[in-house]
Amino acid sequence: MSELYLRIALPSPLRRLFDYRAPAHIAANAWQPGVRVRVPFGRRELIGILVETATATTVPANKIKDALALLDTQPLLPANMMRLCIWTAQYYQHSLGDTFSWALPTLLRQGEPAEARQQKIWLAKLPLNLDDPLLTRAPKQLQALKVLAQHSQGIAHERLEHFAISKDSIAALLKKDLVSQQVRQLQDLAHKKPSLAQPELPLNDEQQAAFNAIHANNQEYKAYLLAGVTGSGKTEVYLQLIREALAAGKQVLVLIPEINLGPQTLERFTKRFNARIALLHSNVNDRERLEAWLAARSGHADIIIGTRSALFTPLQRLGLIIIDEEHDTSYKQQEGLRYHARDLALVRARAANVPIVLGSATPCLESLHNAHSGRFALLRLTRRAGGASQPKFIRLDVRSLPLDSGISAPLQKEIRKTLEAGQQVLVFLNRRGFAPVLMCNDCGWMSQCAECDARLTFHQRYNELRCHHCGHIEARPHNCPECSKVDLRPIGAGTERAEERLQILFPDTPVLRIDRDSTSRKGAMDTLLTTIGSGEPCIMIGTQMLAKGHHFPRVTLVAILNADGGLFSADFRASERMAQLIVQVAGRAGRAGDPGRVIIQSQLADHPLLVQLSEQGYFAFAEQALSERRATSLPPFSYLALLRADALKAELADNFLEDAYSIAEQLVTQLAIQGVELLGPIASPMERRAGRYRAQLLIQANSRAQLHRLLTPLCSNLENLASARQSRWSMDVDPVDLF
DNA sequence: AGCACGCCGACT
DNA sequence: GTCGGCGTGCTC
Repeated sequence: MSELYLRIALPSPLRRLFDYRAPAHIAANAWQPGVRVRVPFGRRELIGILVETATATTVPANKIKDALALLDTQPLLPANMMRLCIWTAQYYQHSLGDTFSWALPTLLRQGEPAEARQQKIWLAKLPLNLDDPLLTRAPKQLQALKVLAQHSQGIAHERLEHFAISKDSIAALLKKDLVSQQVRQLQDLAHKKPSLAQPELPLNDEQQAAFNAIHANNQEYKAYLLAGVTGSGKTEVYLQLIREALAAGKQVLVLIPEINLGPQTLERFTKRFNARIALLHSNVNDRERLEAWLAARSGHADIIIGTRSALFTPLQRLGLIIIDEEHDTSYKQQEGLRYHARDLALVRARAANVPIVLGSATPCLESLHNAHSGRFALLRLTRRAGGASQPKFIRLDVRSLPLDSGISAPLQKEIRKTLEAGQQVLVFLNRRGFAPVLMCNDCGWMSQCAECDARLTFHQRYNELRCHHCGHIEARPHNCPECSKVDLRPIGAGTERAEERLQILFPDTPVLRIDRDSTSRKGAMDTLLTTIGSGEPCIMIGTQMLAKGHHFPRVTLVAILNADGGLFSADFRASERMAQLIVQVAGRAGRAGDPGRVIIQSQLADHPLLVQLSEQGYFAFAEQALSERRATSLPPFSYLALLRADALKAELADNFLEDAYSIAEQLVTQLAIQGVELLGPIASPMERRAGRYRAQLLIQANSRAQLHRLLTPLCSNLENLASARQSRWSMDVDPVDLF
């Protein structure tokens, strides 16, 4: 009888599988690919995923150990998800075991059973007696009981908070014997056929055409780029496509960007359907995540809405994938497994042979290029719902104008006019804090981070200097650390300063700041949104947080204080991102009667890209940008991989990259790889960050296949390199940031 | 990545 | 005298 070997992917950066003996007491047919196995690894124990079994191994017998335990009776990951993970690991040059770790819910990674937990459900005891004397002096409990009574199925313990019921109230009600507790499996909840909970909105002819195009081919893989201006009703098209998929008994996967667009967008989905919706975004805790994941895998959830990582949710009867705001860079993971959820969603849709819809008002250039080449079907929505027209763009040249806390005099005048007309103003400034630097007026000293090649931002509210790159915080010095004079001045303006100034300029108008600092407190964002929703004149000042997900119908003036960052950056994608940001911010405003205006303050107001964007719109801009990319052979006209390294000493990172360069050069010759260029190594744009020196080697290829012919052997070589031990390194395939 | 081993500097 | 810094090696 031959021995059975288990080839296991382990959560380790090592890009290889590890072979173990299958213990004899476990039946051979229990070892199905995709099950979790606990194994000894060096001096510790790890949980890995069985990739395949074998009857022979190349590992010397004295090194092989027995596996310790089998954790699953059926594969955790179905075959299609195993294949997707294997593909992902290969494409992104990442260890397979680590790839599984990113793809699985935390609790499963830790060995938790893959079973839905018994759920505690609270029910109001019948007959309901709201006049019970025990409740007369307990208004909170009375309210809780009322809410419970409205839910004949009861409310799950974890969901109490959602219904504003405190655990204390429940405990008190239980004591008074007015509520009862039930335990049941989530899966047991009667699963009715999904239905509409709300009437659908009528589609205009453009929406209808888009819907029809996708609907006509809802049985097989096809990618659709739904390019609709803000407010053109993309979501309604999604919703109706979802309704169709649900009616056909399919599950739908919806990916959303990683931001606090939470409530507003999610509500539209949850309110529309009587269906089981599993949520997988950042505010969902580990247990809820696991429950949602299991419900999706078993087919008990109909709609799965989540951020980036939800892409890896197994779905029994997937019928449609939707990627909302497909241009959003939060789809690209920037650490560990550097995958792009949008790109992987396309791979998944193709493998599952289902349609996929990528929606955006500002599609990324890659997607537009795919639309041009026919890989995606382009569906345009050019009109805003309710007949509102596009806002008017005005470029305001501020080269010769003094800026008052970032705000020019003509802009102040426009803000005043808008407020006097009873309307709201949105001011966009992509810079937090009071001022980006503190300077000594006497000797020229500037606040500098000790750990990074960056300035320390002055935050007036906390009287602190903060580094936005490494998180370092220090008290604001009273006098200059260099010359001891007491004349330190904040230079330039961030949102905090603009807020302060605007409040002084417009003392009778509420000025609301919306950035990471002002909304970090729980519920703070909601409070701000309520004020804005009241419709009273106000000024909102904020960072990109303002650009995402919200619509402010009473805003008729959008001011962009500093649009220049995107025009002369080292990163070739900076202008694309700037354009997307401007258009997205602009899209927050306007309504039927008054489309509103967008004033772009700039030192480079006649920069061709800015002119094109403001006069002819995003798509004209994108065409121009695409032809520039073509001329310079940049993505999507070439394929990039970025090898990054950082170390405590600059030369350690350099040595590693020099070694990497020689190995790559050698491989190119040896394997006769065509059309690949090595650029670098060079120091990263911000060389020092958090005390480490960073450098990079850019690999550019004119075909994906050739690029990967190099990357795969290159990475396995680098893993065994001596110089790799003194620096941290990572390979970023299809990088979105070049630093 | 962890984790242990091993060899040199500066502390109780 | 030891505590602890990080270079080096190894993980089936």
